[in-house]
Amino acid sequence: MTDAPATLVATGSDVWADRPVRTRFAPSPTGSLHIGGLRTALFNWLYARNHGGQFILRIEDTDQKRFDPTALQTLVEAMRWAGVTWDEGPEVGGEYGPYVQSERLEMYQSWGKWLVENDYAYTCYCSSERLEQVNKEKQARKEAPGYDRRCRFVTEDERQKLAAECAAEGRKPVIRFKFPLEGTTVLNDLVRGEVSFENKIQQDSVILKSDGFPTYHLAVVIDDHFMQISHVMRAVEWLPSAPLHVHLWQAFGWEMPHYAHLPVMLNPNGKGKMSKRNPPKDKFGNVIPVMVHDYIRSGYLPEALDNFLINIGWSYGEDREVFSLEEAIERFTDFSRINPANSAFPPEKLDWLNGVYIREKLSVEELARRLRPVLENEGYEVNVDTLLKVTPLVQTRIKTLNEVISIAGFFFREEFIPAKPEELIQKKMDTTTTKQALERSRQVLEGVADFTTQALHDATQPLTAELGLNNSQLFGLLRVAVTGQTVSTPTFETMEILGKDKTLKRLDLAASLL
RNA sequence: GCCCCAUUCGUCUAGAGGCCUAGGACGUGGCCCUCUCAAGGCCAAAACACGGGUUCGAAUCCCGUAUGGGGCACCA
Repeated sequence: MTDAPATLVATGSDVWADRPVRTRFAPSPTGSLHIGGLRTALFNWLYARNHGGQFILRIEDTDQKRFDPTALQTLVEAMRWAGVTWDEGPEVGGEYGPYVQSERLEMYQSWGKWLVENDYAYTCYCSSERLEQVNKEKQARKEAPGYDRRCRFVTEDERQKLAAECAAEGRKPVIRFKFPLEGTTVLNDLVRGEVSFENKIQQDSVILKSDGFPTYHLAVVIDDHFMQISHVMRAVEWLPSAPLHVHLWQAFGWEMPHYAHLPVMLNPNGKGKMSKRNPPKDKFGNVIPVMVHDYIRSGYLPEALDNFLINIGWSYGEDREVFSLEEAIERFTDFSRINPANSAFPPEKLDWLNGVYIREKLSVEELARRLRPVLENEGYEVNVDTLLKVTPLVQTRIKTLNEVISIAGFFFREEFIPAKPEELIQKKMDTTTTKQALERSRQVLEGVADFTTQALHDATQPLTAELGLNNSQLFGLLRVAVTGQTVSTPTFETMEILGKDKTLKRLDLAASLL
């Protein structure tokens, strides 16, 4: 350790070339899954699947202060919804478990102890008050903040004295890593190439907390080692702490995996990363959701969200934006198509893509199957026959499943909510002409024997000439009368599905309201 | 403040020294279609951050500057 080379160039070990690809996604369970997390998971998953390797889900729950007992279930649900299947992890097991860090505490503690015994780490007895004090003083001297390494250079006698003080105050010490004081650490990143760091400005980070839990740094290296992870793909926010991880690998003498630091997703305006606490807004001021569950609730399709996310920071090539997960797997052979630059989250592109999937990738039956729970959640009684007839009508008109409510919800409502009288009156018309058109149309429609779109259209068309109206006026009027809304499914198709009885009643009602 | 990373149309991106008069997509605008709204078709505007090198030749390589982002916790 003391005679570490001045420059340590760390590249993932060659042994991985002969071993199966094993990637992992290691979120901390603090609620639903962050949309950026899903993308990271997707990239790892794609790479493992491309190479016929394994994808592992590991839960990093070492922060007791943020413990949320329901979070794991929510997280698992989001992953499953997105179709990101794991070969090892919670609920599926695996031979390298447990896959929840809080169940691996003994391991971290014994390796932490090993590091201390082998002089790679030391016990630090400093109180948080002292740490604060040190930082304050450093700040006053305009020095970089950070721990002053007092406990690292203390003599054995002093150490024992500090230990006693610490115990007397009822505090528990922490373990800090002895970061090399000089030299350079170079990480060979798979998407960025060589990234180098000056050792002297690094910190002696805490690796084992006073509550006996490890910090991310210790846990991640131990787990990645024992879970035989070959490639670590994680967000760039981890790059600055990568040198610590490099030295941890080095200290343990383990084969380091390959690292690929992924770009982060920024707010749509490019300012700051997407966060739950400061939710981004679109140009109209609407909040753009950050958690996967928000997208589930808003009526996005998993295949569309996946496709969308994969397109940010990675490209399929061949000028293609729409592709299946299978096609993405086939193309995700290496890291060369990953763009190192951060990117702004493009919400309108997601809406477009979701629309593409709804109208081009889903059969009517499949779309109807997905629309049903949306309608039912809204309290509607869904008649399957009606739904199957309505679905093709909404298919080209909705971008999210939820939009079916506003455009075609009236099909599934028992009571009819008529439009306001002024909405019935079309351009260049008035109450009298509108009422007249309504009554005349009713007369004609009553005589239509088979109530089909074509027959209805044919029967109504001559009325435009008779009443001196254009298509837009007459048909628009009928739409509002029959659906109660100005934007809806096409008029004659709607009448056909509603049937003669309801259609005529609604025309009567409309006329009576004028 | 210090460290690290990045920089192609408004946005997501293609681009690995000549294929670039810089391609695709979203969005935007226009036209067509049209019973509303969509969908669809056609067209248009729109970018290599800046300055120096290297080279016969640079969006592509190097160096600075600027800008943006990330990180500097007993959070991950």
